[in-house]
Amino acid sequence: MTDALLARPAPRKRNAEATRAAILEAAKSQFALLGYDCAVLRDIAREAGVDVALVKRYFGGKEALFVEALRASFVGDGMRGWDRATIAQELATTLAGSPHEDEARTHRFQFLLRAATSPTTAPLLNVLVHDRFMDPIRQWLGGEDADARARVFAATYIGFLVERLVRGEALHGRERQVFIERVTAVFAGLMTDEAAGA
Amino acid sequence: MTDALLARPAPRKRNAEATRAAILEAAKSQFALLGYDCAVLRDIAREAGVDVALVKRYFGGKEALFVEALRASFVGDGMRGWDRATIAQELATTLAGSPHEDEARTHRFQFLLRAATSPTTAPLLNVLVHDRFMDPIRQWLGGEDADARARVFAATYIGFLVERLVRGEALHGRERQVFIERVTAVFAGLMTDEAAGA
DNA sequence: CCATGAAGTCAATGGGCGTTGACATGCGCC
DNA sequence: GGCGCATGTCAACGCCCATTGACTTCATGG
Repeated sequence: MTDALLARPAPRKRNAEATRAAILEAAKSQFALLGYDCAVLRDIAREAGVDVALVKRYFGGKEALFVEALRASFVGDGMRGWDRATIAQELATTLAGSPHEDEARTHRFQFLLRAATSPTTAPLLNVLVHDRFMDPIRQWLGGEDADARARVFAATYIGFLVERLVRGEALHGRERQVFIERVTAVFAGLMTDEAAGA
Repeated sequence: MTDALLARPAPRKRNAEATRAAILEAAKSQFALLGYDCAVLRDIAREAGVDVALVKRYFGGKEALFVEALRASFVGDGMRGWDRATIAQELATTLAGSPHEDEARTHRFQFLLRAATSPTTAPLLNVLVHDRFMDPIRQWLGGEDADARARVFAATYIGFLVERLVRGEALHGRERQVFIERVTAVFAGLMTDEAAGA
């Protein structure tokens, strides 16, 4: 028989840093996709091309890994480049699409959403939500009563994320168009600090 | 020794209907609180005062029980009595409060939310979301492009529910006031079928 | 009063998953 | 070159949970 049958599946280079990073990356992905409870260490390890035991060596356990992945998912590249003039429509267009496009930007927020709605992980979030989510939004919005407006803005955004998650696919035709118009209007309205004409 | 020690914990009356109902009630409660993945049949059974095996007898399994609990959680008492003139502010005021007030109404939505954000159960939702949630909103909204507007309305509403859930407590003072103003404005804007001035 | 079946109980099974510790192996330092 | 630590691999263990089937007990109709 050929030694192909005997060959191990690539003996993996010895590189602690790279391994650790690979695990973390896979964890971010799986946790965002499945949430804490449904994500499985074995799958995370496989996605990272690593043995499960290494998760313990490098992170200590599932929960510790989750916390680290959570923190790492909220590096503050947040809304730095958001342009006031166009962002409302950009967001609206993105939200009209399918959850499978735009993985990069959505990923972090989906992570947050999953974490927030699982009873296991929700307690871990309160601090982080403020520091990495609410606060940036608040600062970006600026103006009067930024706290309250940030709450409304964030809530609205989360709502649209959930809607898109449930919808599962992109909108089309006139429905898409109207959806985008309306969502744009909502965001735009929340960006100004003038009291809305209720 | 007294025979209190020998007494079984109330031999349970034989009543199929009542048992079934008790299980269903406990299921609704647990699933809403914990979500599908974290809820445990043993706990549901205990809360219902019933043996686990009966869950299988009456419902077939965990997933089937979940589906039934889901359907039962969406009795259509929905937005029947909503008054166009005041509902926006009513909703906003409720949403500014704590999730612990208004348990009755919140419960169903929490169930929906948990179900929507768990990858296990999300697929089961699409139909139901349309029939019991989107459709009523769509009909209630009426007017042009009701589909798209219903999506936006529903998404927004869900977003505020999540925000309130994460927040955990009522808002106070000026923040509360501004929050209510803004949310009212958002809802009011979504109720009209004139294209918003974006 | 007994046979029959429904309602309820109990113990066991099997699979999945996080965790663990023992073992192998490559890398750098003396 | 060879020792020793760091890195990686492997094979369990133990727990939790849904599911299952066999057993017990109650109620009803003949």
